[in-house]
Amino acid sequence: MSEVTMDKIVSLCKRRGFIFQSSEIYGGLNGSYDYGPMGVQLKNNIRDFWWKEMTQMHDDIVGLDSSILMASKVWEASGHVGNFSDPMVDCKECKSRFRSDQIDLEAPCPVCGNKGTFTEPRNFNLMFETHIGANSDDSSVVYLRPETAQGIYVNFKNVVASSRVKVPFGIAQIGKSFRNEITTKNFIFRSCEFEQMEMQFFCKPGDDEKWFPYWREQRMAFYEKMGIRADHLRWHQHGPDELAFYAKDAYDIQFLFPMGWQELEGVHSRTDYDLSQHTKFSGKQQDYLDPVTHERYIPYVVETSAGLTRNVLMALSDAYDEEVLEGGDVRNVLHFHPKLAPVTVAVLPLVKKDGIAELAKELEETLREHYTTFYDKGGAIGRRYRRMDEIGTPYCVTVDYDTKEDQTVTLRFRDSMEQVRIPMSELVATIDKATREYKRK
RNA sequence: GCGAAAGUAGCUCAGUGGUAGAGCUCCACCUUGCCAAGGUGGAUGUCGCGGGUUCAAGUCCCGUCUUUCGCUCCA
Repeated sequence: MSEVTMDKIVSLCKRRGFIFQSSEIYGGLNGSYDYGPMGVQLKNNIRDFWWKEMTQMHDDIVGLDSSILMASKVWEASGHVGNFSDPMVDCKECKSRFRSDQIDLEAPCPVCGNKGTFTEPRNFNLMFETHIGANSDDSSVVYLRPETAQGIYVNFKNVVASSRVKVPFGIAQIGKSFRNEITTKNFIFRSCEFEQMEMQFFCKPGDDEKWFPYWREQRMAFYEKMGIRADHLRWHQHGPDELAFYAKDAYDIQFLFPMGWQELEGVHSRTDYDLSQHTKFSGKQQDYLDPVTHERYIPYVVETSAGLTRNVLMALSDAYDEEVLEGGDVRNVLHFHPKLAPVTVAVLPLVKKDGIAELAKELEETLREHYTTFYDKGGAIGRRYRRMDEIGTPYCVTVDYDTKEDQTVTLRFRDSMEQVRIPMSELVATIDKATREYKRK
């Protein structure tokens, strides 16, 4: 396999309708991207897979969808207003920028050596700010949420009161977050607007020692179920200097992206920091009364926080392949797990004449009920297979003259390019079985 | 935010002051009985955007936006 570069992925994403630069006809907007027909389907498939794994497959996790705009006090309580608003100074001489709390303002500039060239410290808020109401006075300032987690914490009491859940339990949420990043780079890896898939697991203080490793294991298993190659995944434990102020312990799942190992998901032990902060700032006790033991405590939290948009980039990077076939042909193929592929089944008439195309179209329409399908009658059959390979379609069904006689079709597999002849009536069962047993080569 | 390079058709790129180009892709028809690039015909551009110099700008100058690489940043 040849080297997978970000350029190749960006190019394929644009060519095949996965991801476009935002506002492209106006010259683009830095750090913003649009998901095209293939991209949105891939993203939704990953999202749905995560949601099913977390909520449907865990009876101790419930869902939530909180609003993007929240009371500004939430961000004071969470520490985002303080920590995201780092005062910065610029060197007027060499234009370098520093955090004012990390530099001696009386000393010479460490970059150019000039003295007395710093500007006054200025605030750079990493949260996007907007206003509610027509007049933009200070009292109406609101922020676009920089993480989805706080929406979960502030609803902790609501969920406990309304859902008959008992600690330990988790709340899962998928949604957009916004960060006014100084630098955006590496395609969709770091963007100003991104989607998170978060689960906050509430447990009794002390029990976090048990749940923290449990969720680490669960989360890594998730990526294996997604068909991601194990040697492209690894753990990174935060050292003492890397730990956030609220964290007791933190591990990241890293993926080997084209630009190197980078964080994909964080599994963090957050203690009772967040609920305590909200107790303090709201004046309302964010505690839990155990209905059996009558103990009252503020639960500890184990958080799993994954980037959905990073998952999309991972899925593309992991799947991308340029395969050299016998004879020197190069086949571009995306080896998505079948349950993530934007198109699951393509139906192709071998030829257009003699009613073959119509028969194929009919079959495609019956398959729609089960899968996302695609019908393509244009060009040579081999070319159509290659087009499907390039968007990662795992199964192609070809209709030919024999189909008219005996109701059999050819089922072609993306990864092996092997074909089997089966009755049309067994298509769904055969495809479902292949999906269940799918293993990434 | 700093420094450097780049931006021409959907993609990859050629075009160094004088009529906007190629290959691939795409569309139609033909061919094709299972793995791309066979035939015929066709479509596609305010040369990123704005200003300037010039008789004339894709080409030179300035600004701006975007992308890439390196810094910086990354709760």
